[in-house]
This record gives sequence, structure tokens and C-alpha cells, in this order.
Amino acid sequence: MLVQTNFRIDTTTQPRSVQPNVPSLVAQSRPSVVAFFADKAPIYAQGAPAGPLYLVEFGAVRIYRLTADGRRQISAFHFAGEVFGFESGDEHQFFAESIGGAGIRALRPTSAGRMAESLLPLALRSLSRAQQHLLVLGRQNAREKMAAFLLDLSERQETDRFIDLPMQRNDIADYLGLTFETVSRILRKLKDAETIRLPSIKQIEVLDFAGLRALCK
Amino acid sequence: MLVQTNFRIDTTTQPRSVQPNVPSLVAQSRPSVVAFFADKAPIYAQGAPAGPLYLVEFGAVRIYRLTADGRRQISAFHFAGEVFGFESGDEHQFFAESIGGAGIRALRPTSAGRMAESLLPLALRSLSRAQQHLLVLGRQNAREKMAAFLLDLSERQETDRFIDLPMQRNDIADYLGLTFETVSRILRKLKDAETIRLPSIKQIEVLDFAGLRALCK
DNA sequence: CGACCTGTTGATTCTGCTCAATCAACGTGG
DNA sequence: CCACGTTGATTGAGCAGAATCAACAGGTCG
Repeated sequence: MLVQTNFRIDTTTQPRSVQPNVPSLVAQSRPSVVAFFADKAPIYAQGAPAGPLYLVEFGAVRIYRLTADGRRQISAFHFAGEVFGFESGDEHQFFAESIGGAGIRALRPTSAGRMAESLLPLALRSLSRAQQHLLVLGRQNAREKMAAFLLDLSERQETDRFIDLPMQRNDIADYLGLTFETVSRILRKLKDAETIRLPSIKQIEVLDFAGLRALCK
Repeated sequence: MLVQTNFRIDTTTQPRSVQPNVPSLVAQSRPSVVAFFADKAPIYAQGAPAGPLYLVEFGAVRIYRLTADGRRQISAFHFAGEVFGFESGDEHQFFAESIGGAGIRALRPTSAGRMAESLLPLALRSLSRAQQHLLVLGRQNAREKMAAFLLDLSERQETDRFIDLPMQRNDIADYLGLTFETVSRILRKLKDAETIRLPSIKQIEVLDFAGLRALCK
């Protein structure tokens, strides 16, 4: 469900932390409009030919893979200001879907250009994030995984103690290699320990950052 | 324990599958000798300033991280013909160590050059491998993890049914997010099921590739 | 209002971890 | 050459953490 819009994002409402090199990358790309993807709308699918990169203008995106028997691993979430869609071959290895509605700008290189120089730092950042995630998935227990996840979100959203959770429990579970029941239970325990509060279902208030950090690092 | 040698690798004994772009990357680098790193010798450490990339000429290398309490996650093994050492910042985020002795060539760019164009495909390959590994760590059980690991090794070493295991059980465990006891037990079960044979402690013969593939994909 | 979806909570099961003993391979020194 | 220590691998017993199965609550949207 792809809806083309001519809606241009006001640059003064840009996300808090634009990734480095993103501006120069946009400058080197052909002009493009922001496409709006409704909740759960696919941006690309595994097996589809890979082409442009994508810049999240607003909203959130999940990148995932499925096993043959339907288990899902979300490899990354992307928020406003972040670029995704890197592929090593000419086919997408992943699915990308909007979470709760997202504005996406496709970035297609103007010419051969010096695009690689802008791309490399972004690709390396993605690599670094994936590698950090490996440590979490391979060597942390459920509580530590959740703490790492919350701290990561908190750093990317610079909204102090309050963390937005645009994704649902199931998504968090598939990102952390848990079940949604376990996610729910761990949040409950963190709440009981007064490490966090749960003002609403999609928002978390961190009461004890030190406690969270002690859990995961 | 770094031993500089003037030993030059005969290119006719190059590894079976040289990664694409590696030759052009070497051509763009300053000439360098192959350094030999004895078993367990560090090639670089977490926190050390990041500089050159490294090409494995022979032997194997493990890349890993430690948690505060000493748990280890190996994010990758690298074999002859592969390049490692990508970093997104100016400090290494990982440790790199030789496994059972390895010859390593440092690759330092000659000038600014068009290095990024050669690097990007390699970085993307690393990213793709890390993402595949995320699926294994997050959503596969012990038997499936081992099957995925064996198939991966088998594809990288094109030695038909026989797989070399230069690393020890502990390394495999820390790569797959298991304990070494579990690694040992799973290998035993695969042997009992006549999916593999264990001719020696560092070699595996695959008897049933289809069976392995059915386990992990 | 009712159907559906998402989230929470409880009971039970089971996979893989922990702790522990044993064994094989290897190197060293008497 | 053999006794001894060390390191890595295997195997067993018991346990714990997270998964599974199940019931139910709250919200949303037609």
C-alpha cells in the first residue's frame, strides 16, 4: 500500500539526530518526493531487486527475515533521519515494513559520482550496530536484552527520560530473540523494581538509568 | 607476540575463493609484508586506534567482544582470502586474535584514492554476514545453530564433504551463543544420527547435507 | 455493540546451562 | 622412559530461565 505524496518535510522539524553524511547523500541523489507507507505496509520484500537506499523522514521501519517455518528475526528498527536498504547483492535479503505509518524518501544516485564515499560510513555504522546486536542476542539474558534495547532507544531519541515505543511487544520480542510474553513479563519486573514506569502502552519512563546500564554493559 | 617475516605468499597457493574486490584493494594499498601471528596472538584490541584493514593470507582469525563480566561473543571467523578490521569510529570495538597461527597482511591506503569504492562491497558483505548471524542467534535452537555453522564453513572451504575446524569447541560455542558442553553434545547427536562423522577432533565429514540444510533454513 | 487485536498473567514444560567427574592428548622435567 | 600437570573434549545429573499453552482483560474499529 504505497501512497505517493507531494508533502515536503519542513527541514526545521528534522529529527533530533540526523546521521552524519546523510545530507551529502541526499545532495548526491536525484530529487524525490516523500512516499507515505501506512502501518505494516511493505517498503520492499525479500527477493525483490535491490535499488535505491531509503531515508526515513518520519515514523519508524522494521527490517526482518523469516525462517522457512515462519519464525521472524527483526535485525533493525529505523527511525527519522536514518538510512536503510543496504544490500550486498542485487536482491533484497530482507523485508522492510512501515511501523504505524512512515514517510520514506528514496535515494537514487545521480550518476556514478563519489557516492561510495558517503555510503561507506553509513554502511559501517549499520555493521557496527549489527555487531553490537550480536553480543546482545548471543550472550545476554532476557532482562539484559531488554535493558540494552531501552538504552539504545533512549540514546537515539533524545527525549530524556521518556522513550517512545512505536513498535508492539511482538516486534520487540522478534528483535531481541524472545517471545512477546517474556517481553511483557520483563517490563513488569522492571516496573516492580521501579527501574521504569509505564505511563502508557507505547511509552516508557526511565526512572533509574544507572540501574539499566548496570544490567546490560 | 608479533613476528614480522619477509615470507611472501606464492599467489598460486591462494585460497580457493578470494573475495571479490580484494585484488583491487591490495593494488591500492601500500606494499606490505605478511606478519605471522602465533596461536592466540592479538592482532588488535578493543579500544586500540583503528587504522589499516587486514587480509588473511593463511590460517584463521576470530573477532570478538567481551561483556563486563567476561562473557565473550565471537562475531566472526575469518579465513584465508578474507578481509577484516572495518570500524565505524577511530577506535577498534573488537578484539582480533589469531587461531592456531595466521599470516596477516596489513592494507594501508596509498592516498585518499578511490579506496571507498573497493571497500564498500566488502563492508556490505560483512554486514550481510552479520545480519545472517543475527537470525541464527536470535531464532534458532542449538541443533539448528550448529547445522548453520557447519554449512557456512562448508561453503567457505570448498573441500567437499570434509570440514576443517581450526577453532576449538569453546570458540564455536561463543560464536553460536552456546556453551562448549552443548556444542559437544550436539555434535554427538549429529554423529549418532549419522548426519556427520568425526574423523578427528578438528575435522568433520558431512554425510547428509540435505539433513543439515533441513535443520537450519 | 461485538469482533478482533494486543497485551498481561498464570501454569506447566523443556531446552540448554551449571556444576562436576572423567578422559585423552600433549609437553615437561626428573 | 615414565610421572605429573595442563588443556581441551566428552559425558552425566540436576536446575533455571524462557518457551509454550491457556485464560482473560483492555482498546479499537467496523
